[in-house]
Amino acid sequence: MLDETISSWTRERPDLDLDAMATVLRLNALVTVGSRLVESILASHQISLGEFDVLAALRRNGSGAELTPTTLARVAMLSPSGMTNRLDRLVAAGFIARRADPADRRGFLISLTRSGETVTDLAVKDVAAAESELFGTITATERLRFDRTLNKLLDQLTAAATAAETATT
Amino acid sequence: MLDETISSWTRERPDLDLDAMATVLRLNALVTVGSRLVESILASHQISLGEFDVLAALRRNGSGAELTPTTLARVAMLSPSGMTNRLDRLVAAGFIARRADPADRRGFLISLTRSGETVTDLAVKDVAAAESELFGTITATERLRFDRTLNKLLDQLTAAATAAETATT
DNA sequence: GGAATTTACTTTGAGATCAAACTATTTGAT
DNA sequence: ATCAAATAGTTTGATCTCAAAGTAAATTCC
Repeated sequence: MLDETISSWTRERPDLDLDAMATVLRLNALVTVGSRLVESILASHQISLGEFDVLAALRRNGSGAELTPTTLARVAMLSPSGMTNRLDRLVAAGFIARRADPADRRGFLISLTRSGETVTDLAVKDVAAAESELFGTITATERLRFDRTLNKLLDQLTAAATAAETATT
Repeated sequence: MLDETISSWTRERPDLDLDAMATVLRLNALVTVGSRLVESILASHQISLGEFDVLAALRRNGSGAELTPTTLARVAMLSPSGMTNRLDRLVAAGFIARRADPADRRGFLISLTRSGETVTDLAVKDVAAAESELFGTITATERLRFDRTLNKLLDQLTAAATAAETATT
């Protein structure tokens, strides 16, 4: 279906350079389908992808780590208000605890509860296994090259995004 | 920030194979940031990314092409109800026309209006240019290799998704 | 040390999406 | 021919998200 999309564009707009667009279409499709797979894995642990993002950010900072909502929002690339909602849900589910920051009365500190840590550990194991399997067919060298290109594109894009940001401000 | 995420996971869960997860994190970040850039380009034409998906699907099928809402939903990877909404918005904006299918009284046929075609042509030109620039720093060979890996992963993932689908059904 | 600014987070209001239920029509089976 | 099943699209209700406004506390600047 992707190939058909690309050949249609080439037919209709032969004046444009569409090679990059073809790659971007593939990237988008891969991430969309991949996210659905991860979501289905997480659903078996009764959590959503967004909730997992938060739990994972807490978990990988070490057992007992405490992070502020602001930090979590930045890491999850989510708006502050969106984070408030996610945290509310995770508190209701019993996976995280919110306590007042003793050093700053405006702020809060978020940490995993025991059951939050358990569910995160189980979920991350399943997700990592599924992703490893996905990459099982390509060689280590190929994956390394792929990563390197990915990094270049990310750098380039971050520079472009920063420039756009500055122009607006 | 990505590197920090990956090294944290490696520290916390040395028992897991996390190479694939690192690559997936990069993929997600790239697509998220890239989508934002494309959205900002489309915003200058007063359309959203989702709306552009629909306009583009119509445009690349040739001037005057007519597609059904069901086909468009499949191409845009959107639910039928979501497509109903998008089409409503695009009709209101004057970019598409909805007419009864003469051959099937349940259905409709969607086509671009003159102004819809114009805005699509302008937008796709800008988007393609921005994407070409993004890939400007990598060589043709590198892009080709990147595409090939992307295709492998897509095939693998489609197979996995189909398997999961079948298991549920 | 007091006003202005910034920072932290939440609340509110609006937009987009999905799953499920619903209406209308077509297709298929007997 | 008729009835059952499948298909096309919409409506409804719930969820998630964001931007903007709001509240409260900390910081900066004179």
